[in-house]
Amino acid sequence: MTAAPRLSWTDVRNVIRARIVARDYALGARLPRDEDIAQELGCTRTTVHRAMQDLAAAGLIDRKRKGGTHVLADPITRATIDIPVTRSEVEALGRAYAHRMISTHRAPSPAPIMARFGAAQPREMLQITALHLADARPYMLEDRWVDLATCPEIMTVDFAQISANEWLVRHKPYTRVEMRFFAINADAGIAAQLGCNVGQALLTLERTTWLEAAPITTVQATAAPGYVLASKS
Amino acid sequence: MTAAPRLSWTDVRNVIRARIVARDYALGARLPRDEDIAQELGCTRTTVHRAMQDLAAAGLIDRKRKGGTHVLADPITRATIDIPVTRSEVEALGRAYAHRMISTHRAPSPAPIMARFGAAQPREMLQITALHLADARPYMLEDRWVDLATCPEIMTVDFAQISANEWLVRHKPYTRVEMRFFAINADAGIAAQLGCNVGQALLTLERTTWLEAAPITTVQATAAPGYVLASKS
DNA sequence: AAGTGGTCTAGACCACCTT
DNA sequence: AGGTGGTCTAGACCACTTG
Repeated sequence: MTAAPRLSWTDVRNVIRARIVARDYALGARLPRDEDIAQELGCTRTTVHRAMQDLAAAGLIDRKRKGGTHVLADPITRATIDIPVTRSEVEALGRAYAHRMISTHRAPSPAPIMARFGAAQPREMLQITALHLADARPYMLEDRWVDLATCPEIMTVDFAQISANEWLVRHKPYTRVEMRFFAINADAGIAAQLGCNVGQALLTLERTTWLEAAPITTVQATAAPGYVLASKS
Repeated sequence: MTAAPRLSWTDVRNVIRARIVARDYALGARLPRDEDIAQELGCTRTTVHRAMQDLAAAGLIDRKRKGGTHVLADPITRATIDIPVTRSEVEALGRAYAHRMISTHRAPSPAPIMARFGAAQPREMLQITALHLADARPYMLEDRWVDLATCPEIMTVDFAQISANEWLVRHKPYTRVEMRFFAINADAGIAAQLGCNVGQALLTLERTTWLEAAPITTVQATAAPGYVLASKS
């Protein structure tokens, strides 16, 4: 007889996932303890744990100490989206990148901007409007607010040399980010900047970042018509 | 002297992340080997590995055998989005859910649908159009195609009882999913169904699923005005 | 060819949560 | 109070990838 091949954690994950998919473990059902599965499959609990961790990250199961492991009763679809620096995104498309600063304006944050940060009081900020171009055509319009308390250096940046987007990503790492996606109709100002018709439906990405509790920047990036955001593999 | 507290992998992750954030490890720079970090911090390589795994999942570093661990030269923002069953989504908002089947139509898949699946040949499918309602008001409009070879049971489902969305999620698990998000202007048909003006900007979620290599379903879900898709914490 | 991350085992203890 | 997942250690071997 041949020796049983040793199971890798991906093997274990595939077995468990197959059982979930086949409804051998029903929606909402409780799975056996890691240790029992380990014994059944002939590996250690550590290996089962690693497999379960992956299934939990994928949103298939829910694990609780003492409560055990359950198949999610309400399955969800979980998608991961990568947003690169706009320059890289354009260049990855094989198009020539350029950017154009439109305006800067120093002011206390208005209420909608405060709301994005969850701030109770207005904060001194720099508003930056800029346009990203691909092959010299409008690609994305940025309306950005940068917190001057957290990021005073932004006042010294030459936006003719580098976009605020790229400068911030390179010099102001964040520890927390929130993103929102929605559709808007182009108003006259946006239409003029993006070179599209008024009323055109546009995808908007709103991104807000913090360094620990300190606000860094919030940006509303409105893409030119035809923009599609795709999930990672 | 007091004993040094034992480090958990989250501690290690926080230390490494702090160094990346502070640019102690520059963009693109190579980090020390796991084992050296383990020795420096006083834990085992396993613990460092677990921390690194988390940072890699977050999109901060890139790891390669022999190549070592590098800080990503082009930082990316990685967002995770959970899409529940529409019924759960509506109920989580504290609104009453209902759905209305609009039409079904059996036909070979047209070219755009084939393209979503990456199929070379047309396949026999069932097209289902349906409307999800929240508090009796239009919430989301679905244009769905279900592969009849993979999922013949769909013909027997009573869509007055359960939406195709919910039935599929409960009975047809998938192993692969692709999602795309974009904005469209409401045409006359969509505007009539969603009760909005023609030309209104609407967010559309396109979702395609497979069981291994076999196509299951693809859906274009167009949300009512005001819909916002938010990333998970 | 050799260095580095990836994984597995075996055992122990911890921490959270349900009962 | 006890059961379950979460984590750490220590050591070994493996597999990928680069030089």
